[in-house]
Amino acid sequence: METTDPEKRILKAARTVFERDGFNGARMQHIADEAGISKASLHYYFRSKEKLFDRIFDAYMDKILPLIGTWDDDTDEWRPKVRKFVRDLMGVFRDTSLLFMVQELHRDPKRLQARLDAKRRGPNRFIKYYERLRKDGLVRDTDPRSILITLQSVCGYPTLAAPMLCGSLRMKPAEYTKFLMTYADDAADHLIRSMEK
Amino acid sequence: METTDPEKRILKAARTVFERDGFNGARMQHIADEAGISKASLHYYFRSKEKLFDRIFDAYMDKILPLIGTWDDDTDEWRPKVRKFVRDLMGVFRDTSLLFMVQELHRDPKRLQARLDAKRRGPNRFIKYYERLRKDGLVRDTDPRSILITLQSVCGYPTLAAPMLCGSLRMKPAEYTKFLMTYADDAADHLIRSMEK
DNA sequence: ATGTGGCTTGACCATCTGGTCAAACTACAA
DNA sequence: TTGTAGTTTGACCAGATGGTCAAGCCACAT
Repeated sequence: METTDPEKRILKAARTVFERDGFNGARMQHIADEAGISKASLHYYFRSKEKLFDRIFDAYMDKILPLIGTWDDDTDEWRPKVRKFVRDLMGVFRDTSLLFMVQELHRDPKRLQARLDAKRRGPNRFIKYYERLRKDGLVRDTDPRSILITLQSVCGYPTLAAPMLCGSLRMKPAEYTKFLMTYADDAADHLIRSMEK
Repeated sequence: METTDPEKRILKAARTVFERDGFNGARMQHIADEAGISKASLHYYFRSKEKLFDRIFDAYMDKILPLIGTWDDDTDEWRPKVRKFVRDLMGVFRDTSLLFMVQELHRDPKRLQARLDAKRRGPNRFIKYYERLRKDGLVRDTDPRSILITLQSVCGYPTLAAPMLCGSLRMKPAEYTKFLMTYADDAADHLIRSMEK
């Protein structure tokens, strides 16, 4: 089922290696091996490790950014929206390692700012959405910033700190991954409880 | 105010550099510079980068492990216990970067298992505690494993993903760090809400 | 057959990095 | 003063790593 297009094969291989080893731990030779080509060919397609990394990073952002649109879509009540957001966000984190993103943002926070400054202006969309709900008396009168942090925390941390949580719960990784399905529903309930009056 | 004891100076320098750059990104030369000694001297005290890292790792675990004792101490009602746990855990994460721990556990999950197998047997203490509360009819009848994950998530993620959350909240890092005080109280409230009947 | 342009690669390079070592320095005992 | 044990370091090494390049390969047009 492998693509013959070398560029796509390289990008897939790079994602695998970068997510597993992080930018500093990743080796161009390993990416080349994974893609089944020579290191020289790899440099023929992507001039440097940095450029290749940028491509992976950007693809990741393109997966996440559409999710913030959830809060602009007015066709649903807020509870299903929360459930959908949690499900979608955890889905992205299941497919793509959040760790390498957090690592890289720690290494160079400017990388994120460059993208945010271009795309997002004004207050965060969830904050705006929550304040609208609050004005309408639909949710509890509390600081939406704390809700936002909690929202991202309960979705992101479980995959980020999987090895630690496997330890705490005495689960094998496969068992843990399966349990996260159940957890996602519980987490959404938890958030809804935090927001309800 | 610097210690003259070289070993302590080295450990402090190593913590600074490892937390900032991660194991793969950290350079022995940088640690030596930070400690104000030569690289050769650094190797005189700690034979290898691995050994030095192990010392930092172990010191970190020694800070965290005592916290699980919270759930064995029966002098309080459960609500204050939760508040105390959140405050203490976030305090540790404020002083010591959680990121390098998560990174390293991802690189080599066996490192954690070695410590857990020795120290912890049987079910997690929080799980046991929650089940006792549930039997006594004091808390909601829900899966304690999800509560455990949520508990650790809302404490750990805010510092782990600080750059991302600074972006979402349009805050400067200093402002964000300050806000985490307020957040800690809110997070404890949310947890209590999700445990209450 | 011959040329052409894109693709591939083994060999190579400069640099970096963890780690070693012999020589030098220091404090203190004999 | 001399010896000794612990400490410090500049110089050095071997291996790894990102990146380059000239030469070769291959499909296809002429």
